[in-house]
Amino acid sequence: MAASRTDHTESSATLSSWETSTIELFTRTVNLIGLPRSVGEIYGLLFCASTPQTFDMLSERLGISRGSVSQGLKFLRQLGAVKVQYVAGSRKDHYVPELSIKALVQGFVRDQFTPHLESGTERLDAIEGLIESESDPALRAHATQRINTLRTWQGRVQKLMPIMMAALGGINFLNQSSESGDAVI
Amino acid sequence: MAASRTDHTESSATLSSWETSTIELFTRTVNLIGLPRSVGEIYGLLFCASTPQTFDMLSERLGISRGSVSQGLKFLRQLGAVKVQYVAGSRKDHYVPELSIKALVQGFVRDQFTPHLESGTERLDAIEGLIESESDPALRAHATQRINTLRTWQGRVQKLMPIMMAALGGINFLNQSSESGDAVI
DNA sequence: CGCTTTGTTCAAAATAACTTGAACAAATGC
DNA sequence: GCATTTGTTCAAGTTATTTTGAACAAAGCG
Repeated sequence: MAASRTDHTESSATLSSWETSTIELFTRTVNLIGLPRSVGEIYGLLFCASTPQTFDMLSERLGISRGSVSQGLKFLRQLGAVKVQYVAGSRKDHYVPELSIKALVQGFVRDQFTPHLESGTERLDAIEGLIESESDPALRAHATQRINTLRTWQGRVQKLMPIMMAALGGINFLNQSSESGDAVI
Repeated sequence: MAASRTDHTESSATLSSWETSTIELFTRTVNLIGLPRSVGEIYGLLFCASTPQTFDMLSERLGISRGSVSQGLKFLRQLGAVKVQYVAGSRKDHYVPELSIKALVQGFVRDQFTPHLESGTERLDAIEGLIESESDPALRAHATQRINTLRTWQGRVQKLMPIMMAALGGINFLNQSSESGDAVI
């Protein structure tokens, strides 16, 4: 059970100091965008790890419950932020991080923003209907004006998304990489 | 006290149906980006109103405490999302909404994101220092690689900001407007 | 099959965030 | 100056979110 192989550190129960600090950087960042701490911890640990990590490793090394790991991984998989890597000779799932920031942002936007943007269209139509029942013509005109402003905003934001993606990924036909780091876009 | 002037609706104590729905749209949106409901309500009401609103009107019409209004307005002013409009013959401050989405996003990014991006640089330097104490050369190389990835990400996001602003505002020299709605960029 | 390993679900507990309201400060008018 | 109006602050209460852990499924192995 304990002390498998040569026990060459990492993937054992402890976190090195740079891992701890990096994980904290991730928890801060995900908190900034409204995600729970545990999601940042899980992604952060996978990001630091040099080998795929199992469910148990995540729970033990981070010191968080199996429930949190399950929910966090579910969310991250859904986003496309972690992938399952099947490892020979092991029944357990092994997880690796997605390292392309473009993919990460894209997944986040797709899951967390786009649905709201789309439902917004219907909501604006509904509001426009409500404006009819305003009796004062001047106020009705004002209200219509405001709803048009909202439509303009919505259009702007929608046009923004592809531009953001393009800027994040470089031109990125066929995923040829460039730049430093792990050479991942 | 009650029934001043002709009481021509609006700015009295009640909210019309389109205002209620629009305010709800704002509360959902601000919640999405991690801001408290009350901030959405306040901005939403100002957005709907056809005249500048006072502190008291906000508290009364929205049915929220004076404390919330004070804190919410403080936040929105800081962001540049609301402006104080001095009204002749009144000691009270009157508030009007900023209608330029570019200004709104810019304020939000400036206050909520840029500080974190900047502190990130220092944090990455600190982590790079911690990596030195890793004894295994292979793991040290891996860690360095990962921090480089983070630096790349940070650079990408920083380059993104001006692009976003340009896309939101059109080219926008001298603030000439175009498009529909209240013709505000 | 029955047993073990692996992972999920969900209600309750713990934590974090927001709102309230009363006490406080600042500014105006008399 | 003093009373009134206007707005802020902050500790305590409320609400919302996150985490936990035990009960539950699912799948592989013998």
